[in-house]
Amino acid sequence: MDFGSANVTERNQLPPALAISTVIFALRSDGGRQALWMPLVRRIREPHLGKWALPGGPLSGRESLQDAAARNLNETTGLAPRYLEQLYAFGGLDRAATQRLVSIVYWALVQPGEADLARESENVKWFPADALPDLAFDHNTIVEYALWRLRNKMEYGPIAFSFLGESFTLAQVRGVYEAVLGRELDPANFRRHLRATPDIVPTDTFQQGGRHRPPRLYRYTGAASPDPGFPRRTP
Amino acid sequence: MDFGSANVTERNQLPPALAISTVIFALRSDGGRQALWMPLVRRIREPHLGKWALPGGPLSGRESLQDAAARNLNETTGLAPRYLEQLYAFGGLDRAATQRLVSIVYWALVQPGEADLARESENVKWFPADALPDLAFDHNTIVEYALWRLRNKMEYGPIAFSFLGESFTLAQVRGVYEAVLGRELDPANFRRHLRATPDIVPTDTFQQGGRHRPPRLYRYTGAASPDPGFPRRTP
DNA sequence: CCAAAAGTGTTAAAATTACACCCATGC
DNA sequence: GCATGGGTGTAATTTTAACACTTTTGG
Repeated sequence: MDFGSANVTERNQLPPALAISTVIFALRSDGGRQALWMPLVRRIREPHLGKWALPGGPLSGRESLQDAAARNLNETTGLAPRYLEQLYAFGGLDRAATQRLVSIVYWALVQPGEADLARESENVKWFPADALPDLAFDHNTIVEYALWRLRNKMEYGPIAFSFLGESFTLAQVRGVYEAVLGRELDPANFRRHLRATPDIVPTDTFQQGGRHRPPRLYRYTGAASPDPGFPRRTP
Repeated sequence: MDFGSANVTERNQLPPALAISTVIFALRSDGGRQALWMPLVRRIREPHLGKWALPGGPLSGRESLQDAAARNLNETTGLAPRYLEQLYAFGGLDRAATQRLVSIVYWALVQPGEADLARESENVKWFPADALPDLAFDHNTIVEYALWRLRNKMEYGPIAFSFLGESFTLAQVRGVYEAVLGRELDPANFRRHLRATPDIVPTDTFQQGGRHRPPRLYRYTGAASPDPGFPRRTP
């Protein structure tokens, strides 16, 4: 179907189109300091042809919302998300010029593994989250909101571990917080905080190869639960 | 259109239907103690004919999501919501037997004014939130989630005032907290907490007619903002 | 030895909690 | 007066924050 030529009257009578998009965050060490990066895809059709946009697509009839988001994310980054949660349903009347469009947006945290950042192409590219270009549709607004949620949730939820691998040093965790929140944290107090969390358990191994005293490695044993895992059954 | 006879194959090829529903909360003094109540509507067609359900309906092409929720709420309770925020988009595959259904659910707080609770009918009835009947679809799960969000947000957001009128006593605010959180709070400490909030300003008037010392009335001057009002532009 | 991060100790300030007590009103 | 909720005072406890200091490694 091509709605491109629908006039306003016709458009108002069409049922709203339903799409799933995902805001994907990863941490990348940007020469010493860590920073948030996200992959975007280039639009290959009108509207907004050529602009960068959030990965997404129409909702197929055979997938749950979350499954659709996860598949989309995998197709874009080649990664399985460590964390995936619904962000918001955007449904303003003027989001797309040609058709009434409702987008259910998810946000995801992935760990920067080996092949991931390499999987760039003409139409998939990673950008620093604080210096995005002018995106298609209302995607700049959506990313802002996702950033707000990420920072917010970082302050109380066990989210930082989703950026990291199986084992990690406490300083790495602190690095995640500092990168996301954009401010420095006292190493001593931060350490005590983490040590008081039952879900963070010390291992017997230490990270070797650093140029200073080898830090102990830890593991996170809790669930990477979105919310208190709440919308349990149906969504 | 009637999808009632669609078989599974046909169903999977239909585009998902999109509906808006709203979880509406009000506080009702239940003989001394206050308690949460919510209005439900009786289903007048299959599926789930006769069961109670959240008020809602299909998304028309000419309304924003929030407008649709507000209209729906008004049609049900006759009230304008003091607080209205998106709750979640539910899109599990098996939510409705006949058709793939995606519901964008809002939650609302209304103040129990004059005509509201009177507006009951054969098909609209108020229930105590902690003793709901078996609802249609997955609506029991949705209400549970809404209750969780309400209690959660009550602990940090300025939400309680949306249950109350223009001016109120500090004890009334405490009553809201106690009813929603389900536990008693120290009057002295609670009072100090509120007094330290700049948005709560004392008035010159006192509530008369009580059988004890007349308490001072206060006013809330802040915005009843969902989140930090964030999804600003588009949704 | 020196630099630098890992890790421990200590103390002041601030927020939370518990509870004793006085005040003002209707009956 | 007296019962009752409005309103104030205060001290113990816990949490947060700031920063000095010791330990262990690589060079």
